[in-house]
Amino acid sequence: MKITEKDYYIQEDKMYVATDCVIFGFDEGNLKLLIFKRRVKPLMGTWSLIGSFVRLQEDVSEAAERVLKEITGLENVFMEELKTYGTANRDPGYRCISIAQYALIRIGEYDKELVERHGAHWYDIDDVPNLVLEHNQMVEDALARIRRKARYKPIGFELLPQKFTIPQLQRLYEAVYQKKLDARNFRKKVLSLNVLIKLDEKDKSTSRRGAFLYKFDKSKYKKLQESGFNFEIS
Amino acid sequence: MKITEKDYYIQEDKMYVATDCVIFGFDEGNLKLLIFKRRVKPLMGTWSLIGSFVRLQEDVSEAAERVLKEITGLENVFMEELKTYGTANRDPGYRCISIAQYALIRIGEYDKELVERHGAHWYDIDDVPNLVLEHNQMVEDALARIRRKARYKPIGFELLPQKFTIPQLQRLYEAVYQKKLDARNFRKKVLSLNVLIKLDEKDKSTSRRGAFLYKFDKSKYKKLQESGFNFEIS
DNA sequence: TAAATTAACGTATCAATTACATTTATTATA
DNA sequence: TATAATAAATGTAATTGATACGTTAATTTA
Repeated sequence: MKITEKDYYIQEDKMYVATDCVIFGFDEGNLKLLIFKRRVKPLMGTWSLIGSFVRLQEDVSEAAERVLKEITGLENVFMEELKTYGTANRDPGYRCISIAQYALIRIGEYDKELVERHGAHWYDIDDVPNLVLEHNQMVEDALARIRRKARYKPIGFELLPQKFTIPQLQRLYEAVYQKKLDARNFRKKVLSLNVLIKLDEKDKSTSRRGAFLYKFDKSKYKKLQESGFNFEIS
Repeated sequence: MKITEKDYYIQEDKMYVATDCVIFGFDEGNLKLLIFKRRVKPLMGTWSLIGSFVRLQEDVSEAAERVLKEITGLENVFMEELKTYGTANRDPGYRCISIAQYALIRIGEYDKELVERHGAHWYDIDDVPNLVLEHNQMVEDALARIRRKARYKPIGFELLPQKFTIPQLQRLYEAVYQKKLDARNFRKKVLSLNVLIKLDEKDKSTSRRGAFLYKFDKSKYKKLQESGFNFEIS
């Protein structure tokens, strides 16, 4: 028998463990967040990060992957633990801690039909409505995390399509850091990392001239990740 | 009535939440770890990080602070969440996730009598015995974390006594990074951060000449933390 | 007063970051 | 078919920060 959220019946003397996922996408120069309506009482129907209780027989990370797949159809996306929200009184009615995760997904690849069916929506990161419990704080914390992380890991690659242009990558970094970057220095820095492969194709959607598409070299990228490089940009 | 660990009786259909703390100290040039003997079944008596179940009515962070105080007598020490260890089968017999923390303490300040009474011991970080469950992994992960963190936060200050010398601080960084550093460049870099206050006292325990003691400027330090500086050392 | 010991200091070289302006490829339209 | 419009692509000089390296200074003990 498949267990669904509705099968949980809340006992006051139990500790519940949930996971909530801050799902980031990037589209048209803007960083976006996917949210849906809370499926459990109390506060059912309020805007909420995409989350679920962790079942007794599954790993915490599996719970996060399960719910991400359920809502977006996506598997094997970049997802990492953010931190635990564990104050005693955070969820009214029963004791529940939440282990927040954040995911970076390619916004072109999710299952639109599924997302719609679950009433989930993408919001510009600057227009996120009030969320249930401390979920807005989770979003803040996740943003701070990716800002820091972008300094030593090339986060861009999880959020962009497989083929992308350097100006596109720059706009992503500009969205993350909320500031304009110098195109010449940005290009120089990115290329100096030596993880991009220039393709013989151009993307002409944003200019007459067109910008060359790049993909990135997964094996070099992995090595770079392990060695912990420095990608500070001003 | 005070609840103790013994009062928990384990039910198979419950989710348990524990917290385990990787407690680092620094003494005589060596990074050290505090561990004790596990107090719950199964595997009671095995070497273990210092931890406890999280009680229904307390925050996760409070549980960590409670157990740290119980064993060392210390309060208000630097403690931060490491990450959650949440696989379904990690603890034999029942479902329990653990939210690991790490703490940096001044090794001169803990309550020796208390530590002894609880059968806790300091081990050199290179001589840590086999620990219960995946606790050795937690130690590895915590070490990796402080190594990374030391690049943008001056972790030294949590581990050294209030008054310390620059060579002492250097030995701490050498212990964390497991490599020799250049004394001139280290001093230059540390002083350039502008968070040290030179005192009119010397520590003569390690040389005839004696080294000047420093304390550090808490308000400048705080500002520095917020701005997220760069403290890479080669 | 000589010997021993660690602390303290400065500089020149190299590498990385920053600031900044022009030309190029292409398409649409006059 | 020539021209206008647009974003992409490129280079260099100046500045800043990181690295490598050897000598002198302060103090205690013998």
